[in-house]
Amino acid sequence: MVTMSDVASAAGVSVMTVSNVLNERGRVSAQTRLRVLEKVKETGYEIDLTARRLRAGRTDTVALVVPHFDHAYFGELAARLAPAFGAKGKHLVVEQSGASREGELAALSAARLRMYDGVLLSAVGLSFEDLDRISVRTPIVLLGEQRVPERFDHITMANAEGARLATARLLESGARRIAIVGGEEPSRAPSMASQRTRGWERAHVELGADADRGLVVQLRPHDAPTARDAIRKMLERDERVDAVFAVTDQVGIGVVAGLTDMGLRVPDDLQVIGFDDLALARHVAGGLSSVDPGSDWIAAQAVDILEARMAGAAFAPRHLVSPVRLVLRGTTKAAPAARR
Amino acid sequence: MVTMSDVASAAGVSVMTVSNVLNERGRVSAQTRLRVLEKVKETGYEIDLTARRLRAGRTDTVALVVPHFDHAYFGELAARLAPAFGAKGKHLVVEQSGASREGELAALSAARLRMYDGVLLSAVGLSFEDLDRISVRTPIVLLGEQRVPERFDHITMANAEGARLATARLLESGARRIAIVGGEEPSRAPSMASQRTRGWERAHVELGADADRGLVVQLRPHDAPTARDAIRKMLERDERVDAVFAVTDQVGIGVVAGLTDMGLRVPDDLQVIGFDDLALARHVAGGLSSVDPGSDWIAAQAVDILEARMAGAAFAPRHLVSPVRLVLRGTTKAAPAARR
DNA sequence: ATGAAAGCGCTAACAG
DNA sequence: CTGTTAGCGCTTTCAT
Repeated sequence: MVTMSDVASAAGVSVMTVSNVLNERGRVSAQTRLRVLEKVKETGYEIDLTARRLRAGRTDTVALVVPHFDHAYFGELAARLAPAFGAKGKHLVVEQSGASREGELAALSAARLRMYDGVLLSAVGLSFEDLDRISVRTPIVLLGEQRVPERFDHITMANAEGARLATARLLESGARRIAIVGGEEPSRAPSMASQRTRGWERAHVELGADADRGLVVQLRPHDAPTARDAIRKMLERDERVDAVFAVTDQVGIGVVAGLTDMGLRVPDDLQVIGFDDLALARHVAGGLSSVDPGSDWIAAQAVDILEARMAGAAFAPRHLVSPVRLVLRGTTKAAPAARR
Repeated sequence: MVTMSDVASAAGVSVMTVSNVLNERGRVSAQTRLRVLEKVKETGYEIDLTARRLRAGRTDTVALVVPHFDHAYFGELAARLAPAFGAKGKHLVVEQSGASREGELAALSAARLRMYDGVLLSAVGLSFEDLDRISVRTPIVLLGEQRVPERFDHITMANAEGARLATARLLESGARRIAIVGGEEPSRAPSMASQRTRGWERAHVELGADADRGLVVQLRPHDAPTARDAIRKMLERDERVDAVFAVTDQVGIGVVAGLTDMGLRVPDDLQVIGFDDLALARHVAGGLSSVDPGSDWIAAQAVDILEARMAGAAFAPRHLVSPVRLVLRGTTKAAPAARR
């Protein structure tokens, strides 16, 4: 392997000069610079990032830690983040925590963290107390719905608001019994599911409708096959359900499949709205109506904050909530004339 | 920050003893071991992986380099790989190359490679010559369809065979004009698209049908929106098309959406088969028929090979082709009685 | 403008 | 069983 000192001797200079040339830290004559660069090319030298990291404490790499590699939402988020970090000279890598407390703690261990200049963590398994116990100097931006200690930067979606928007739309379009598939008792610790259930409930209250707890269909895991199965059981129990708010698009896709299995038509027999506005949503089920959680905004903010922290900026921890927006497609009916 | 020597002095031993305890390299009395571990816990010490890497040349981390973070196929592959590597004490991270030659070269630069004990690279932009120029000692397993130098371990899918299977099935079920959406002139350098087009062609030849080149619909990029648009244009040009082989499930989903846009029914008016057998395939479009590319097998082989290489095993480079299998669902018609 | 010395935190190799 | 020495490849600091 060719090291810096190989290049140095080839160029007849000291390693320091090579280092200075490569890091563009001025103080090098144009002539020397050229000679060094030439030798770099000649020898095929490439810097050892590990060594630099050890000495300079910098890796120019940031990590995004997601619950599962195969969650489309995070794939899309990562795809948005990568070029944004790239533009700032940072390299993005994605890790998987397995959605477990242990996995997330491991990702946040000092050992792992030290490999990165900054970390974006989508925490789902960690409690407030777990997070509070963490003390590292690697900048971390937390993503997700749970309650986090004040001192962390944190970006979340307007979960309840998105769910409220979707549910209100269904009620306004005439739906009376709206199942929430993937919902959860709102009393529990804040989670994606519980917050969206809260929004579902709130819409009912605001519009003077009855939010029947019997319409909350819990899901474990939150995936399409489980949802497909669950909606069938729900309808066998209560055939008056006339709309579904699915807590994610994945779930929504499963719901539509389940309804189709039963010979039901969407949106004529039942309307469906999902959440996440995945790229695929517009191409399935005649266009899955969904809540756009503002992923572009989230990615932009995350990069901004992390960049600033990595540059050493000191500012009060940011706690941001992304703007959400309802995107209506084929799985919902046209609004009734009386709507406005 | 607490280092190994902090722990050492706290425990009244040398750093070497601490190192030995942590690496379980025997030769430490149970008593000392306990004292050291106690101090480790007390101080909250965590090893600096960078330093270990620099000295020991090992990171216990492997990278999977994919074209794009938001390709569902790779998300699913990564999800399969992560636990398999985890079981062997390796940690998986995913990087994105941007599907470009430059991006892939950067991923394969010695600098990057040295951060990992091994690399799985899904190469799509690199030429044979590019690959041939690469010389590093980090074990690499190449994934994908292009031609690679003999000396690399390489796993590919039976692309042509999968396409042949799918196309033959369509022909047997009565289809006469089968468009291949996302196809490509088979004369070009081997690529996913060209190999699958070859299989499409072969099926026609074998069954005495005419593979009309006018039915090859090129796509750039290979995504659902593009496919949705392309199939519409194709049908406006040639309304006799009665089936579609989509080179990927993503494309297949776009095709189904496009057909639905035109008021056509699947599979009654046109049948559709995709490729990849994504987890979502069974839940969309009444069940998207697809070619299962043997991802489980691919993941298992990839882990095996890379593990062995990382352990220093010397064996002839492996060149493997995964077994494929047709999975028929709702977007294809039942086979005609006369089939066998 | 350039270089020498020191050391980041760890572990291989050996000595005791 | 434990410790000493040396050094991985780089950058910080300070001297020239």
